[in-house]
Amino acid sequence: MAKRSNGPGERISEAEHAIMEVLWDRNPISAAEVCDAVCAERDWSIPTVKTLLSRLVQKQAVGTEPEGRKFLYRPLIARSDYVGGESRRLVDRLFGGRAAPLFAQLAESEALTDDDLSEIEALLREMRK
Amino acid sequence: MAKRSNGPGERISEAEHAIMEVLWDRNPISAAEVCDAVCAERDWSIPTVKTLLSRLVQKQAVGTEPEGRKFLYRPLIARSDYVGGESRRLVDRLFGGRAAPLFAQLAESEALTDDDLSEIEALLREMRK
DNA sequence: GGTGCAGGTTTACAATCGTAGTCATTGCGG
DNA sequence: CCGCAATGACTACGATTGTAAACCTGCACC
Repeated sequence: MAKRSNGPGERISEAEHAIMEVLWDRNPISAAEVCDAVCAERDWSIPTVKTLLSRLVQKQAVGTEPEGRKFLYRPLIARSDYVGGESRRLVDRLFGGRAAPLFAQLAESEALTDDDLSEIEALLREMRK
Repeated sequence: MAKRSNGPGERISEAEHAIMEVLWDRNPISAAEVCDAVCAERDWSIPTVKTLLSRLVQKQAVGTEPEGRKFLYRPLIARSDYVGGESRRLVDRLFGGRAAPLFAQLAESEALTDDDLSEIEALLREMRK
């Protein structure tokens, strides 16, 4: 199984992910609007955004619909799917698939705020019910 | 800031990470021994391992010491540093730096075993003390 | 009705990555 | 003492990524 030929398809790179975030936030939108949202922050030019968008379309992570003579883009994969997949990949790769060590790691590196702790406690209580 | 010129240096790729895991497990060891540990699983040849090792040396993630006429390799960065950095990167990139949503995500995608839950509960109690 | 702009498509190109072959050296076995 | 096997160094090469220019086309405005 060399190639995960599931629907969504191939992996989304980091730059592509930045585009996805914009689309998850608001869609469907045009390439220019995507650029408005990221070009400042990432210091990209329109051509760059267009390239990334076409690659995402190729990877079937983004769909297009014609609007007048241009395209509007919208995500074809849910953010939660992507985020879930990436999280799982990390946990698999670094923690042998166990989430507890990840948690311990975050705790140790002081990446957990008090708010985080409270929220997680709440979630735990919820799940235990 | 094109290049993060911190001590350890540039990023470690996924293939390189597999090598690091071997070295973290046992070190210092020779290239051949590294291959013994990963070549089967990843279906690599010795040249591949040697290439990855030299790249890691270049990146200053691995150090060498001569042993007779060959080299022994040992990691120069701690596994916990690497793992911590990668975890942080993921949390920053996907969850706005907050750990709680990551946790929620793992919970939702059922990546949490009962054991995980218990361990995390224990950790939480520990931290709250 | 020409011309420029908006927007998509194609091409480019350097860096990194995955994977591996070739070359040169050198110490060991015979 | 000499050839061989092990080993590090160098080279290779296609794929992906980041970043962007060049180009084509059609609509809108002068």
